[in-house]
Amino acid sequence: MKNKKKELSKNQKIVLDFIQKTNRPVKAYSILSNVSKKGLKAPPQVYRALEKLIEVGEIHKIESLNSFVACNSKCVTPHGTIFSICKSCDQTTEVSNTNLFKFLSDIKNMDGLELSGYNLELFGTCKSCKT
Amino acid sequence: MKNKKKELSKNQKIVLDFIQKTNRPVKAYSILSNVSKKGLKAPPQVYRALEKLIEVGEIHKIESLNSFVACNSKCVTPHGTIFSICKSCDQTTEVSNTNLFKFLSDIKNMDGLELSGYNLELFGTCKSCKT
DNA sequence: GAGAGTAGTGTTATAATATAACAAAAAAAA
DNA sequence: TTTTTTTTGTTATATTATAACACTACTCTC
Repeated sequence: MKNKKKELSKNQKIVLDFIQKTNRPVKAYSILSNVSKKGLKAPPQVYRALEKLIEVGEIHKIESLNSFVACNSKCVTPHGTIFSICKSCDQTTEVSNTNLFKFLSDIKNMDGLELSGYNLELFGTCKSCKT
Repeated sequence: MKNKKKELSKNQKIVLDFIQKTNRPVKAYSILSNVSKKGLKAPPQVYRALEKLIEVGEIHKIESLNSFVACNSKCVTPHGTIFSICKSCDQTTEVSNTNLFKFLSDIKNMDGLELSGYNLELFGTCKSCKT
């Protein structure tokens, strides 16, 4: 019974809960203002929770949007993420592309770099925004 | 004679010149302080130059580092970039992997997204930092 | 070459994103 | 229980980026 899954702390749960409910990339200060009624009053409280949640793989950061999304659990490893991002509405989907994952994982020592993780952000226009 | 290549402006040249000489990811405010002797005194001057340089494909932004690097010209298209980034020293290399490029380009309408660009950032440890 | 349009500049102020540092409380481990 | 680690609360500040406005310089067309 190797139950490695540690309980999240109060603040971590509050932040994760909000991110999961939102189901979109959310910014740190947006999280802050939305959970302020739950007692989180200052940026460090949010950023610390975010840091932990990323560490345990519950959320990912979308670098190009300075935003955070819940992991959709199709995520093979927290160290390799693929997102498709609509440039028009910012709707973001975590992509699970096994071929792509394998492809990237097979690239060992790319240019002398010992690969330990990657982040791929795909930009385009989503279905809703095309019509 | 369709010489589409527009001349860069004074500030754009100054900023590009510095980025090219540096040969590493550089941050906007680092650029600012380094080119202040050339007359650029305020952030908007740098950010405007950066924006233009990205637009014409002379530089790229490394999102995970909030930094900018010169395009190494192996870059197939400014809308698809691949970087390998050393987590230890931030040394960054623009990767030209034709297979990978083809692989990604072949992904059409991924999850209903009409793909128009992508950015892949590979993290790891570089040769120098491993030893 | 005058006038209109576009792109670039300089400047001040401020918005948005993120972290440092410190003291105290709570939880886990010894 | 004592110790250690993690989490919390808090204030202040660092870092990254843009808004807004007035002015200049360069194209393009007539």
